[in-house]
Amino acid sequence: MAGQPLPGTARGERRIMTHEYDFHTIETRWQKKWEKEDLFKADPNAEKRFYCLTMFPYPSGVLHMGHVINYTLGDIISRYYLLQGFNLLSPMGWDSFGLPAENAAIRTGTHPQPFTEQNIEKMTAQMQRAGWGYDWTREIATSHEEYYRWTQWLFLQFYKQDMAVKKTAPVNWCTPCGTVLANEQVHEGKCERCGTEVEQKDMSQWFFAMSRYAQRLLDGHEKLRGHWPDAVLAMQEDWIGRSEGARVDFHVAETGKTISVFTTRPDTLFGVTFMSLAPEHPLVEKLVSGTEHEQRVMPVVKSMRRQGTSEKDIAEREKVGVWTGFHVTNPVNGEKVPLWVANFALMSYGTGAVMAVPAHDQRDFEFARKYDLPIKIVITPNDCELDPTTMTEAYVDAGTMIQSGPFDGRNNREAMPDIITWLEEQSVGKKTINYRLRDWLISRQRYWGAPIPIMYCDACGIVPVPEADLPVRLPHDVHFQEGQGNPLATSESFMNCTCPQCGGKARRETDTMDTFVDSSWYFLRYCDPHNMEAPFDPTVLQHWMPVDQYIGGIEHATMHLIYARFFTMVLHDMGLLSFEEPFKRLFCQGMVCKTAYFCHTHKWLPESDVEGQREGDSIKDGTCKHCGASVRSEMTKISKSKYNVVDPDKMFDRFGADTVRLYMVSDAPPDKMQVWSESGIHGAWRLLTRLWTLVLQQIPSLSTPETSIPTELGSTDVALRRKTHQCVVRVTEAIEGGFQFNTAIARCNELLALFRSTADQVHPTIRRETLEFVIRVLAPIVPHFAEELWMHLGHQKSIFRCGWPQADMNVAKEDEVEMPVQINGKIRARMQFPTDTDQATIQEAVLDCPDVKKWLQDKTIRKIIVVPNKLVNIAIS
RNA sequence: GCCCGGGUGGCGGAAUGGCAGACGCAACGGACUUAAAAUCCGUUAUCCGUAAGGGUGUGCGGGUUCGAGUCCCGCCCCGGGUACCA
Repeated sequence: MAGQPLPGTARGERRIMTHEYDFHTIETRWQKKWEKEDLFKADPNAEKRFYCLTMFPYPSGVLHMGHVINYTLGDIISRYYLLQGFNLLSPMGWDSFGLPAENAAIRTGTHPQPFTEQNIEKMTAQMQRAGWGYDWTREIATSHEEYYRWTQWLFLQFYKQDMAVKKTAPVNWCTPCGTVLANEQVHEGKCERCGTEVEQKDMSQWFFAMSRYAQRLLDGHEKLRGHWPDAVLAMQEDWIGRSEGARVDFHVAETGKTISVFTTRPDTLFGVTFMSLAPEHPLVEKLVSGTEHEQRVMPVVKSMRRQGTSEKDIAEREKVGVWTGFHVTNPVNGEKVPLWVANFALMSYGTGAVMAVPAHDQRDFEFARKYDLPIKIVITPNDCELDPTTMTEAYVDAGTMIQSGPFDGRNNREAMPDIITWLEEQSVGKKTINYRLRDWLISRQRYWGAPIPIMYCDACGIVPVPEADLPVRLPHDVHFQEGQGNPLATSESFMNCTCPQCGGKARRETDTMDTFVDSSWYFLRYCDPHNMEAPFDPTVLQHWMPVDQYIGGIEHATMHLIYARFFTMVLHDMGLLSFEEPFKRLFCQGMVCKTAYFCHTHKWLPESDVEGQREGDSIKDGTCKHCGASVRSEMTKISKSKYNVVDPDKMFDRFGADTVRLYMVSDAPPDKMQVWSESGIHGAWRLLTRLWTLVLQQIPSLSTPETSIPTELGSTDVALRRKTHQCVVRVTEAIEGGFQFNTAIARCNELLALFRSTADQVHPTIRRETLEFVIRVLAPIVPHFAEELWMHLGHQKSIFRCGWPQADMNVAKEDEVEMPVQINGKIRARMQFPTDTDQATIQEAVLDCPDVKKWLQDKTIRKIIVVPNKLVNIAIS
């Protein structure tokens, strides 16, 4: 059987067959045909609908392998439901605001708009050639006026509901650049662009009051459980971070000022030996300024405030503190304890103040030992005595309360509710549920985002832009230069405006919105993308929403997926939506990773700049091409910034879209992390070319289409049919269940192997059935290939209009099973039994088998375990 | 640090608590070819053994069970997220 050379190999151009697998012609032809037939055009009136959504990309200009896996999975699901007779909504669009375009603008002086449009154009072409089917009439881009006008409108609705509020929050500030830095732009406390030490600066900014929805978001998990990955729900639960405890009011001993703390351990209140405030706590400066302590305290506090704002930074840096010179009075026992400022106290969590109980909290214990602060034991274990001078770690388990006033002698866990009641009776505290989830800071001091539609009038204060005046357009008379801060502030035409309330002079808000706001409602706009009167028509949404299947990367587990859920809930509460959860089912693909290289001097390097011995898909112990220093290699998510991207275009050129699509799902389960390697693609190519050749060779000797299968069949016929129907069952399960395409394809390979070895003894109707079933189950994965062969097999209609093949479970059933016989867990024999033979019959036959008897001589049988259709285990002594 | 994943042959991986390594890649041997590529057939966890056969083996250390890659406890390593990358 003549096959085809691997494309791109030495003489790959040689033409061997008349009907060669010319993927280029085939793929172009079918893509045109699908477009002409409107295969992916969503019908808003049809009954049985399916909304398949994949996360829209940021238009970087080039698709990367993460997109390829994401959109291939989406396309497989889309086409599968199309085959199942559903009316499909499969849209695509662009998350086109964001930092990279702005950075490019600052670097090159070009405006982000044309830059973004060009990128969209390039990526659209790449998507089309991949064969992904979308309803392009619904395409949206978040940076287009027609879209961001409604993002602004939605902001105004939030504002009206008091869900958009202004608060002060610290940002990473770089003085020379005159700009706010993202956490990822800060490396080791320094600005990645100019190397200057980054400062924390307080800024007045806009927030969405998301913390009010903490409990609702948590409650929503009940609906999602079973349909979303458990890992995502677990991460969101931790992110929301509900904890039950009490608010307790302390007072500054010297001034009487109240400082409240939140604690989950009110049972340890009698053991408080000091209190800590967050460095950003407004009280710190108020207390010490003008006192003898100011000189000593403020420099330390300022240095704390200079440190990074990211949670990772805070958690990992050394815990340090300084005494303010003041004390607080413990309301439960009147004790005066010192008030400190500590860098582990977070302004954004609880009240920004924490009580410290070193005896019963590990972090407090370490801090107390470091600064020689007292340790007071108030819970004692029942089996030993604790000694504050010698103990080496905090005692955090349950025990009996001591030195705790009215609670002495009680078990601390059991006493907890009574302690809280007692605090409430004394009016010094209150039962409280605290959440880690913070309000959503949406202000960005950047140009390339949706302007926040707010004005500031000297007379009227904060004034929302009237809805009729939307959109607030991004101006073009701006300067993109380093050291300019937000380019929006350089536009005179933008900044100066008239107050709609008093007609006086006003200034515009120059902050734009976080791009997560844009992506929190895009799935709604897809349903009604051309609506000029509203962001969407609720009756149209009624038809399509919620999304039936959402597919995207696991890296969005918390942020995007929580923001989108929150947004949907708020819109629901405003009466704009009838549902609270936007995504019924979620699938998260693993990240595509590849080795990246880092040189201390030259930062991230492309592989071509690394010299050294190639080992598999990476370079071991390489050196930098520019300076010869040894480079650090890291297996990490592919990203442009780390120069470890793979360009899918080259692969489409060489192998065609179908081979690439097949390869993407044929080797590994898509929810696991994937290490990028091209070495396996040969297998996908071979499956297609071999199947191609096989089908074309078989066609002349097959029955005509629709010929019924004879009732009398030989054993080879039966065996092939059985395998064929099993294959359909497996592929169906793979798609409906866990996206396990790799095992589905393995079953196709097995089926084809059996076909090859037995075809010449098999009836022409069975051969046709097998080949047609294989092509039809592979169609969602390799659509162009399947269409072409389907046509060759004598069918006129598109394969995607012919439905999903139906497996006959009676045909698929095995009638005999081989069962291993174990003796003490080791396999000593194998026996054949008809399927579903009962235990007694199996046991009798096994004990009668000579291979088994051999091992049982002179031994006592302790137990016989018979698992029908599986195995037999005999325990002997 | 915290939360979530993962660790199985040379490689990607398969396995409702029930035969570890399906399927594929790579490698090796053979067929075809003047030759190479492609294609086809076969071998391929590892150790002992000529063989028949037997032992060991799913990151490490314990445990539960007739039976553990799978469940439980304690570690190690790798990846993701950690609120201004998207």
